[in-house]
Amino acid sequence: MSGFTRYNKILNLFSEQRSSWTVLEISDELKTPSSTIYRIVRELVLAEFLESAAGAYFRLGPAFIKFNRIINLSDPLVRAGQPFLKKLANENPIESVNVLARLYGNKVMCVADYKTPFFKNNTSYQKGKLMPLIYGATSRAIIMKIVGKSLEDLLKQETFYDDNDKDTFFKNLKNDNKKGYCKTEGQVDEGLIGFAVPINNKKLGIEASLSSIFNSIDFLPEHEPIIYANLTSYSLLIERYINQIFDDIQNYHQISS
Amino acid sequence: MSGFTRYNKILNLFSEQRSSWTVLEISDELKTPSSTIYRIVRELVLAEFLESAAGAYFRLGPAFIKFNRIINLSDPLVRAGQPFLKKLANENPIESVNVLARLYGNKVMCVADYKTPFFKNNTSYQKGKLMPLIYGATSRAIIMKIVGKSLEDLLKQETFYDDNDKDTFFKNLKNDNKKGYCKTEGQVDEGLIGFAVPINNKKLGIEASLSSIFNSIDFLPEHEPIIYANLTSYSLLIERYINQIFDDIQNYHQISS
DNA sequence: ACTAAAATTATCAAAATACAAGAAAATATG
DNA sequence: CATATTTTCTTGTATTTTGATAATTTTAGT
Repeated sequence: MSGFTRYNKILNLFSEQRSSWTVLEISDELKTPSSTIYRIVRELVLAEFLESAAGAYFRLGPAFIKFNRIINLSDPLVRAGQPFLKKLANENPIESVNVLARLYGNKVMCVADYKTPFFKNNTSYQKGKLMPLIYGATSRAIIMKIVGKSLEDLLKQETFYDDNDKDTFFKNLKNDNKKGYCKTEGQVDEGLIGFAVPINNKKLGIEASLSSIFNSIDFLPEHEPIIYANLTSYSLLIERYINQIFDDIQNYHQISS
Repeated sequence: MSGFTRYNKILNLFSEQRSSWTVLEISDELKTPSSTIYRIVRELVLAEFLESAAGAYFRLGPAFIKFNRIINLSDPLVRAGQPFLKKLANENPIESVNVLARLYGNKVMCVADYKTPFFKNNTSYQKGKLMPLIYGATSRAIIMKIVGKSLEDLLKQETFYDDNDKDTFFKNLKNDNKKGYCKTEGQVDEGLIGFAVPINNKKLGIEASLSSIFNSIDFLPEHEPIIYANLTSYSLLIERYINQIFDDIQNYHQISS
């Protein structure tokens, strides 16, 4: 264990399921002497990446809240997309959850969302939660724009039931790409139906998607063209807005240097 | 520069004002050779604490969004307080912003907030933003429960105009502590008036406050007892709920070990 | 308040790794 | 395609990290 890894391994132990650890537990888990862990944890506490809780436990520290805010204010995708999510929601014919998601390693992560006030169910897509790469419209709309070796690398870790399953997956992906949007039902959450379109910006290295998720019960076939039209027009707006934000940042750097 | 400092110094360059940096800029700023910065940045990118943007720039990475979510789901203060903010807001006699804040080093940070739909102004208190320690009811309600050497250490970095200013500050603090709540007007934001009560849990090391912020124009003296009663009763509820959450976590650790 | 247990910090020599500086490679730009 | 820029690689040396143990501090139970 060396470099940043030694800190990252400890931080990554803290999860939704297990949000507090003692030094001894960390030491056991990472098979590293406790004297070493004490030292590293102390450093992380000093930097507010961890903080001590009751009973010798430690939990994630407020530094993450601070940096998360900076991202919300500055990430071009979040900045460009966030303001449109509510508008998109209001133009959808039925109650919806609207999500802006992006690649995160070989997972997909929601970075902004807006749920209409009376939407019944909970979706798995929540800001910051990692979602499967190959299931759900939200994820598929992202990867359908990735091709060649990049796609291969990305899917390397994924397991398909069999070759047939894999073939179907690629055929669907190609098909969706031709249509320009993606629709899946119940792949991630039972009883929900999702529509998604890709959002890309090669210059900024953005590989993302915009999606609307509905309760299957509410959904009627005649809604589909409206949903698709909304998603498409907003994704174009967002892509254009991303460029504008990028130009702003460029100008800022030129002026200040 | 050694240990976590070497990573933290780089991460802390990324701010609301300046959210993207090139390796060369970092190298200049920290007076460290670029080959070293390249190595460190590469490590941070690998861990998703940074990510590369267009034109050799880097920005904060999605790891912060992920960890921020885990905090929202697991931090006892956030978990205990979040659900009550909207209720508190609805029971206030006028439009309000309601804030849960805590100590963060020698600053104060908002960790959860709820603004009523028609509140006009923007407050400086936003989730994740660092606020001054000695101005504003939100901050003062936190420090008024801290005494002795802890308080001294905390205030070491603060500068007062003169000794008189300092004396007044301590006298007010003592006074507020006796009353049980804190009220300030225009100390942080012009035209806003804030009320705050402390939230503490010694066992969990929680030093926080609950506050309601109003537009000065809306506020009438007869509102004050209602506001105070609401804040007090909700702070007690939250303190009790924190203990319950703590017990839940305790039980979880006992069962799983 | 006292005591035992637990948690945390300090010490230090050996081992591992980060460093600086320039060269080389990869990538972007016009 | 040529050039400029960005990024990675290489190497001996200096610095940092490590981990076993000891010392200290904190916590919890009587």
